[in-house]
Amino acid sequence: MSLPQLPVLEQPEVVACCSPLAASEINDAQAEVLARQFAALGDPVRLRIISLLATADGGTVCACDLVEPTGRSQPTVSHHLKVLSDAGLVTSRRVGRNVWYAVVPASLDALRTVLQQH
Amino acid sequence: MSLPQLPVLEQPEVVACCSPLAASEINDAQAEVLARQFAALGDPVRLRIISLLATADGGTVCACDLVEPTGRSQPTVSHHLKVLSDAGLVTSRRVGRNVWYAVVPASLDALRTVLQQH
DNA sequence: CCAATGTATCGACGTCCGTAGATATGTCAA
DNA sequence: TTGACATATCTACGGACGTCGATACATTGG
Repeated sequence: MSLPQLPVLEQPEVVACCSPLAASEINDAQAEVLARQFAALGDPVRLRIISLLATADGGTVCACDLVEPTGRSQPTVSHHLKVLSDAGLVTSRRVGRNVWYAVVPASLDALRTVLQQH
Repeated sequence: MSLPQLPVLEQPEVVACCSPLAASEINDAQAEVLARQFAALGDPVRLRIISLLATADGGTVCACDLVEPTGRSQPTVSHHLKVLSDAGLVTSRRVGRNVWYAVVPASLDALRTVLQQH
């Protein structure tokens, strides 16, 4: 199944968002974007996927290798990957018949900033 | 409406959870707890509430002062506060007829740790 | 006590979400 | 070109979620 890991170079169109929640009051548009990103993390299967991607050698995992460890069907895994991708938390790159996924470090960092206290 | 801010001293029973997702693969129980916390942040109204609490003088806000800025009914605000409280992200303290809410810094810090990269 | 105020709970409604089977699309090997 | 494999999309279903009006509960002042 698993081919040698390949780098994923694309960066997402969903830009990093917002200063810390504790720094200034958030407006509705910012809240909408952030809520979608946090909601994407608000599912145990998707957290497991993020964990699998982040701990993988090269930070990249073939979609086919996410079905077994999550214990979900292939369509369900594909759905979760789309949710994460739409939120800008992961990117994908097709290599042959496979699609390799990786986390977007900048997006996770942006969320960490949002949660920062003073 | 707003009385002078009072310190909120209680810490939640929902303990901080887990090492970074990038450090080790997460198990199902941990994923469940974390997912509930991230899901609690996955709503624009709740993000606004967190922001209002975190930016307030003394870090404490009366529940009555969350209705107008969120633009939601009093029962809806109360519902969102319960979601945040059940997730361990905020604490509450009744003072007279009012209930004062505050964020739990340790919980937000724990989530920041979970999102940390290497 | 009783009335007023602040908060939480209940009940209901419409919508969104997680899930998987069936199927379409894309890619490669022969 | 054909068949096999990998992934995404479609469809449907059950349950969870956000919302608010009505109402119960809690607290204080008179």
